[in-house]
Amino acid sequence: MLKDTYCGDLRASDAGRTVRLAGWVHRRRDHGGLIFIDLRDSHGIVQLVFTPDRPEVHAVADRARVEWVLAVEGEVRLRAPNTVNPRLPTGEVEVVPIRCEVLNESLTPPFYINEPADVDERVRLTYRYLDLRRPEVARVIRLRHEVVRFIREFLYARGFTEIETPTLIKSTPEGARDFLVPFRHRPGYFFALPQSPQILKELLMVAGFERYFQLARCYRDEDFRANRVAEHTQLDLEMSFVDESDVMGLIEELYTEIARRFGNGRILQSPFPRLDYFDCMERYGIDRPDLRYGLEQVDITEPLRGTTFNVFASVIAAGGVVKAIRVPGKADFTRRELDSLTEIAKGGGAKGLATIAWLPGGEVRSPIAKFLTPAEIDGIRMRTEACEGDIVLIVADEREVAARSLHLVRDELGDRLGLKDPSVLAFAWVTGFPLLEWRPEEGRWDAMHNPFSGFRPEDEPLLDTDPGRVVSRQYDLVMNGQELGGGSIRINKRAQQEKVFSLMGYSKEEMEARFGALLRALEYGAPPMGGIGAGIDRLIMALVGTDNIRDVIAFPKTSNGTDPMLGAPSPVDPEQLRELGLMLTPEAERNVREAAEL
RNA sequence: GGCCCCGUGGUGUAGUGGUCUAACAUGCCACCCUGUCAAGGUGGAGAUCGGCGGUUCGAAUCCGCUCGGGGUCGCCA
Repeated sequence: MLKDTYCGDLRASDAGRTVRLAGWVHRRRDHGGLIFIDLRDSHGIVQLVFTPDRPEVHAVADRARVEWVLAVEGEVRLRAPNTVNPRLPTGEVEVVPIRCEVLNESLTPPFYINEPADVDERVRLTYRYLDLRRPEVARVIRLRHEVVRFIREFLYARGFTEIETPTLIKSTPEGARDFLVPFRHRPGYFFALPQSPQILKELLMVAGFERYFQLARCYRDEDFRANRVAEHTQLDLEMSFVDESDVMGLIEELYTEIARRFGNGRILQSPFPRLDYFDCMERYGIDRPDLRYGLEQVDITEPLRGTTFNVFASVIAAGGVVKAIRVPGKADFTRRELDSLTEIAKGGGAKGLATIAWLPGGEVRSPIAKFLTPAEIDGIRMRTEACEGDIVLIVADEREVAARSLHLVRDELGDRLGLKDPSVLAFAWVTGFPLLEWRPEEGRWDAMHNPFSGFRPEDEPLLDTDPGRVVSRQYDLVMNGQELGGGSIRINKRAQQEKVFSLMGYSKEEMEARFGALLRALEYGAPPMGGIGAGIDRLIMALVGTDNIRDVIAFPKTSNGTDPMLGAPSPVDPEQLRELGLMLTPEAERNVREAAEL
């Protein structure tokens, strides 16, 4: 080893020791004779002091520049009391080198490593290895390591077996688009990268492992978002002989402990509240509500039944609903503020946003008041429990549109009114989802979550008579408006699984071609089983309080799915294509040619 | 695929029709400087304003197209 001590570890108690350090020049302060160099390594920063009385050592410090790599041997000494730096953990000491060697020089970095600066993300990603040198960036990656390590130890201690599953599997056309990998030995055949190890983990239960987990890389070839990338990591686990409460209880214990150890916030409610899907949609208009604040949706259809106000009357007559959010103390929203909220509501499909404000003193201010009777207005006030000084925001539409629009309004109000307290972790479970949803354009049912989710036993007859009313044994873990994970108790009988597939429009032949392995396995004593897949990236995001998923990934891709550092993806050699039995379309050819010319 | 925002020395920004021969901060280079820790001081180099085309007597600035980045809707069982 070129070093025997980490820079960041030195403390007053090390005074007098002779240490060998190695690291990067973080900063250099040249006073002419006296030169200070802050030397940084993976543990932190310590100050080196160079004086002219060792000319050959001083000369090295004189040449050295930011990000050069130095090896140093020297004595740790206490700083004079007036030169202690309380902002550094090592600030009570400094190292006086008796030897200093340049291990490598460095170009001037393209951006600051020694201070937090808001640098263009593309530049950061192109030089990600430099970006990761910045302590605040590296901190997140290290935290991720600690969390993952804790998860592993937590599950090992509870008898889980960690098992890897293949990343080259079979493509299935459901759900997200697959990433495909051509198979050279049989041109025309493709592997797919897994969207999750779902089927494989069920097969591990059939195999008798009883408790499995894996930190699984999952791939989806869809468009990206601030919290969504092509490849993400999932805590994937599955247990045999369990019901919902076993899985939820285990995950709740795990996440509570993670939040306690690694989070910088407090858990709002423990045990995590469990919301029924329909109730949740009714109150929040979304199946992943942010429970850090109220502003719940209230159905005010009833007091308006029989109204002569045509906007509401026609919606009610068509079977729609009128829903409202009461915003306490915001009767003074300006016209401009209300206009922008209206635009947000329209983004959810609403035709507009009606408002009624009760001013201090009792006066009602509302563009629609003249179309409503005093009794109707009073009915709205009672339903929403509005008081003087409050405003009520109203959407009338089909149930889904009204719910979605008011969800968007509520979300915006949460931001605008500063209700999203970053120090609060509002976990919740959402359960009671419908098993299936109707796809009118395709004339078939589709699984709301995944086609392997089980359903309440008492609902089995409904599969024949009224499939839309079958309630699944799915559970979603949500926190602060984000979905952190989801799982279910699975179907473990072939006949039930086939029934669900047939409702989804599959023939026996298609079932066999796509899911033959699973169906067959279910006939060989598949145990009752259930599990969960929980997004690790989003968990870390929540713990560090970022809304950018790239912050928690060491080498992330840009939002268009490319890697500017490696230059991936890239065209490949024509010979490689030939081997794989692939040909480019003319458009693809042109694409490659044009890129080559740039 | 649609929509919104952004693109000016290495980095971050200012400049929204002529006063821009492009400003500021920081970084970089040189010199001075022995207690700093975002060290300080003096001087210097560095951008034809993402690209192409158009409008105009005149474009960083206006228009069109395009490339790149960020966000979002669709999509994401």
